[in-house]
Amino acid sequence: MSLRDATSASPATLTTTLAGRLRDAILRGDLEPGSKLVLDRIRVGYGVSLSPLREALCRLESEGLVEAEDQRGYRVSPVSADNLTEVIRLRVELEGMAVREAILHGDAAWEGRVVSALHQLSRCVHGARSAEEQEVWEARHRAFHAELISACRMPLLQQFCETLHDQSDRYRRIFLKDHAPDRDVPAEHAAIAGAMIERRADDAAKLLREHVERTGRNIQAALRGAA
Amino acid sequence: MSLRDATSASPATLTTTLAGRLRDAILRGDLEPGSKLVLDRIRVGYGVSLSPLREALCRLESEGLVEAEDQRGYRVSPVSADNLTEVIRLRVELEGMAVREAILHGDAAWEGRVVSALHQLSRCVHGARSAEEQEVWEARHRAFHAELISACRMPLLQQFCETLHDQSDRYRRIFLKDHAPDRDVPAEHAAIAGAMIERRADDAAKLLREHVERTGRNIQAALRGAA
DNA sequence: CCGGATGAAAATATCGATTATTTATAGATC
DNA sequence: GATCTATAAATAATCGATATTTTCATCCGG
Repeated sequence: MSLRDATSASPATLTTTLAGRLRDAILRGDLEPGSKLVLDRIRVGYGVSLSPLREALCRLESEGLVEAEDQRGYRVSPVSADNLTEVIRLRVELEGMAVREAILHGDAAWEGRVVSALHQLSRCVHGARSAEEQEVWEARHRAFHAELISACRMPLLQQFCETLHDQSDRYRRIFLKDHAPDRDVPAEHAAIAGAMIERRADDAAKLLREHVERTGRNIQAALRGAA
Repeated sequence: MSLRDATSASPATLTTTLAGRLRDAILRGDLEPGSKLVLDRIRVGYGVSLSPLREALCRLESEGLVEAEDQRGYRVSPVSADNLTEVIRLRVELEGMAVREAILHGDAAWEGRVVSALHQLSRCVHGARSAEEQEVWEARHRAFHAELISACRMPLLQQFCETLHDQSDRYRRIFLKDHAPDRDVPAEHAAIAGAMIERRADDAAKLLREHVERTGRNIQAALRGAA
């Protein structure tokens, strides 16, 4: 059971809705890494009470997007080159494993979902003009990567991958905010999807690894530039 | 930053204390897997209010020990053969990676901590007579395994490993409750520690893998017997 | 002029009560 | 006799207020 899925599956309790809004704000970079989250300010800002706010932050903490310290409140998780390196490293390793399992267990229905997700992703532009278009691309991009490993039959692994993917998305959106993509990302996605559907496990893992690591290197470069 | 460490590091907020007590109860098997956690009953049982209780459960949720569903409350995470298989599989993979990194980065101080943890573990008996002795062994056993990978310089990986280790401990304590250990576990621990300190990465990974998988198979057998 | 103690202000942690939702039960209808 | 519906009890979610802790500026002493 994914934490994010709960947003749509259940009747949406206030806590769940709020967690989603805050997560988006952090992933989008609206809330600066390392900045203190003053509960009372957020409370009035979002028009809720403290209880659901605390619970929402607690969920975000388990996703590694905020950090809490007893008696000292919450802050947005800081960013660092070391942390990014670890995130990329773990993504490569874990998504690699998940991809191989998905290839092993995926059926025709799964293939269809992958093709569909790829198609929907290809229908929106990456370097989008409006912020809204960007959000659509982000959502479909995330959905595509999730679909690739959806057949792996390892729910825990899927959750780890989702968490790591969110982390790396945050870095990309903060540090590659106005960089034009330097490579043919849609082609990379198509190549990965193709390899998976054709059951070429080694190729798929290799392509995904390169895809993730290339993005990682670009972010590292921008991060060094910012510091 | 580990979730468990916060227990000792900070002035111990009510939430943190409560989370620890509940975690122990679940790991110990006192709270049956799949059973519903009626908030109001726990509230009076532990003599706290709802807010800290909710927050404590939220932390346990991120460790995979309890599950929450909107508007339907919390329940202790159920157990299943499939879930155990995944936990063991991921432990082997992730702890294997962590062990190799620790061997790469560990210094003399780390070696000392490993030796010390092994020694302390060896000073208590596994098939302990009293429940209290058993708790001591559990704590030192967990500390030993944590120390092995403490030098890996990958905090996220460490946290994943800790979570998985807790999960697998729960299975072991529930299903191997009164099984006498069928093998020389202390010798296995000593062998792993030795290989790590002598920087034999492949040996260490292999020994740890066999250690984890053996336990896994024993639990699987007991689990099948219970069903 | 600097360092540590002190007190006021801000922020967090906790509580008790209220509101909304779900689940179980009993009754009515087909 | 089975299924659907309405009601009531149980339970979770939310709120507003209070108690506790931390932080920061200030003052005093060295």
